[in-house]
Amino acid sequence: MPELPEVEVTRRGFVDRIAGARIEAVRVGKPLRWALGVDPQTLVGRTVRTVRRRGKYLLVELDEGLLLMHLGMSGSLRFDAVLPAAGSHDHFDLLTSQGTLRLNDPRRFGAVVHVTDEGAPLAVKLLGGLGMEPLDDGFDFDAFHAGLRRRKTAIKQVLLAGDVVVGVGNIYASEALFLAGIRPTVAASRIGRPRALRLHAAVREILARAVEKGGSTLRDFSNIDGQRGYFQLEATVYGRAGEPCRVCATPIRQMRQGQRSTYFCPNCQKY
DNA sequence: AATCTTACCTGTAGGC
DNA sequence: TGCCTACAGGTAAGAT
Repeated sequence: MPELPEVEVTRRGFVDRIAGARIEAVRVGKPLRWALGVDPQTLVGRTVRTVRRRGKYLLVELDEGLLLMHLGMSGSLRFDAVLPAAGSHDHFDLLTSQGTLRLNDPRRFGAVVHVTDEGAPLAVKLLGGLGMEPLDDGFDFDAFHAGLRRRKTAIKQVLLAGDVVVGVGNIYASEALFLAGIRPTVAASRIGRPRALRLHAAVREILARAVEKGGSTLRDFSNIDGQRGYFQLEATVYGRAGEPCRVCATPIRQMRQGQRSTYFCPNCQKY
């Protein structure tokens, strides 16, 4: 569910409030995608230094070790001085001197994993293959274009794969391709420099705009304070099958690519 | 190596 | 408090 903007907005919502906090207790609920990897008790007494983001992962840096958190398809985080009693989908609570960080995740595709450092085998397995950060200065165009060139798969699926550029999920992949005027089915390797330049800029713009707006139109996403219906950005094509294109009024088309829905305008995205 | 498919799990919407 | 199917923001693991 959460793509890069939702994860980043979540991070910004609690990083300053949790920094410096001492972990007082840990509560785990049902199993998530992976086990925590340590006895929860061993986290007690640790201090939270800061929270960083890599792709769709949040890295909660402790004075010793770090927690990798992923929200999967349906996860959301809350942070508050006091939270209500844990519900059936609350699967991880980090109780600290400054408040409780809670992961709610109905589908449990998310995860909280402890590693000693980013070089640990599990951290490398999860983070090692990730592509460039689209909102960083390091999002180099030539590296981006070179990444596309070596993939014969449809461009939509290359964006989703996350090994060239991270953070673009199913919604923003359709949105970015619309903004760049590129047909989602085009082989990535066949995208020339002019179109690659447009796509590079479109990915940045779509994600940056969503972060500014506080995320996308996710129907059941809650922000760090537990409020729903918080995200404002209107989708241009995603979820709008049959509705008129906002640019040319041609009906938006929906298709399946690798078991995922793709939306595009057949007139604005001809190639 | 690249690519495609499967699997994980729960909730919801729509058709019957 | 109906039942069945399809689909939903992600991504690792297995198969080809």
